Amino acid sequence: MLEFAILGLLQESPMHGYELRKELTAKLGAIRAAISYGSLYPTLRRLQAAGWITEAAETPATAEVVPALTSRRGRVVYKITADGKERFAQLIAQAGPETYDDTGFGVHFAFFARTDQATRLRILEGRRRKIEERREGLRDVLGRAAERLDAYTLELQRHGLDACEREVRWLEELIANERSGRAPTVPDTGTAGGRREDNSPPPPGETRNERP
Amino acid sequence: MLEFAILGLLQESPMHGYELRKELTAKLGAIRAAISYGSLYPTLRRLQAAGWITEAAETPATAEVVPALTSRRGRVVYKITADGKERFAQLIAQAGPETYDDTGFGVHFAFFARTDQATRLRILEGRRRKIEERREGLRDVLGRAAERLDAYTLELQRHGLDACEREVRWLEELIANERSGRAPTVPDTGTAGGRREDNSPPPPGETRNERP
DNA sequence: GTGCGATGTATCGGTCCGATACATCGTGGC
DNA sequence: GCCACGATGTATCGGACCGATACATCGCAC
Repeated sequence: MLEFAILGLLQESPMHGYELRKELTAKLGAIRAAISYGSLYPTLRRLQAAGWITEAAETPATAEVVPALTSRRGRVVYKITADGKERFAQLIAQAGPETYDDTGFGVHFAFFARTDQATRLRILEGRRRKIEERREGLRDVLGRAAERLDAYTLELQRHGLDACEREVRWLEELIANERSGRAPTVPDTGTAGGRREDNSPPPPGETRNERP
Repeated sequence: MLEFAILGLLQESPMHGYELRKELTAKLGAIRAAISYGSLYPTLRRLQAAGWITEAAETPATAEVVPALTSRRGRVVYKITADGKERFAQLIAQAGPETYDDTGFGVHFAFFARTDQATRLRILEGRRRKIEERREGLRDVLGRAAERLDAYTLELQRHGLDACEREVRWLEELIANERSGRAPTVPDTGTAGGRREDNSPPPPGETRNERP
């Protein structure tokens, strides 16, 4: 999961660890608190060993021209490689059952802008299926096994059931919208240079305040 | 977390691993899919090493009287010890910040029937605090950083924000109810024997269909 | 001038998951 | 009669991720 998220983020722009964590937290804030350095750094090393990312010199030209002024030391900037992009595409294409659990789905959804419509649809439907199953499980417990459980446990199940029903409706909406044709796939920034000084208006359509 | 859940469940009745997993899944179905044997068995061994649970012979008397009839073999039944109960009480009393994340809160909430009112209140308020913080974070992103993110990521944040607001309201209700005095604490079954043939009506008040 | 919060990199122990292996029991179809 | 299959049941292994911790620098406020 982390691997996927890192490759996805680095496709937008090269970053160092700290920055990566902040962006990750912003992008995934809805689904997980904040990823730990205890996972981040080892994963970065793993990705580097696999050749999917490389250490990029910290803007070496400018660093020599203006050495003292922005003399940040010790920062290690990572950028994605061609193999890394391939790997990312492959991870999207695979998108199996593990993609339907809470975290897996959230992370994949966060990168839907880089995912083709067919895969988006597949993931959304897989997720819906999974949530429907969870919903049925909760209904069963609330129906058949209710008298075996205490009031608090039941209340927890009710709240969970409510969340399931809500998410299914949300997914239905997204699926319907997806089928009706809207498809704001991002072309591709970064890798070649850029370094996020550019704030090119984040791609095309966007449709703010109109649920995608 | 697993440690806590196991000690809590074994307080209701002795169980073997498989049963434990099923009960755990039923009780925690709203918050986590199903716990893995890869965590369950090692944890059981850890708890046993610490002296908080013991292997109980599979109803040894009955097994010798009616040997062939219910000749289940290889089943290892665990029961909680006095130290284990103490440990459980201690884990409830500690109930620190780690109790306020999604899983931690869910598990503790599932055992609220065995938790004193003061601690229940403390946990509910801690959880509310945490969710409020997450909510503010999401509002910030949706407000200030919105134009940096694509439509899908924004939709994810909106959905997350909605879930936060909903949970805060839910917690408010629970807190108000808690303060107003309802307190269905479970007295204590199991440990002494019983083996779940008894279906003593699950404690007192219950108040079904009336949110606790 | 100095202390403190943000920035920044990194490791270690521990919890938990997913895949896998393997054995038994009861039941329904052939 | 038998046998396949799904439920019951115990168990391990590698890997992902977290939380605590350590340590160093930067910029600003007091």
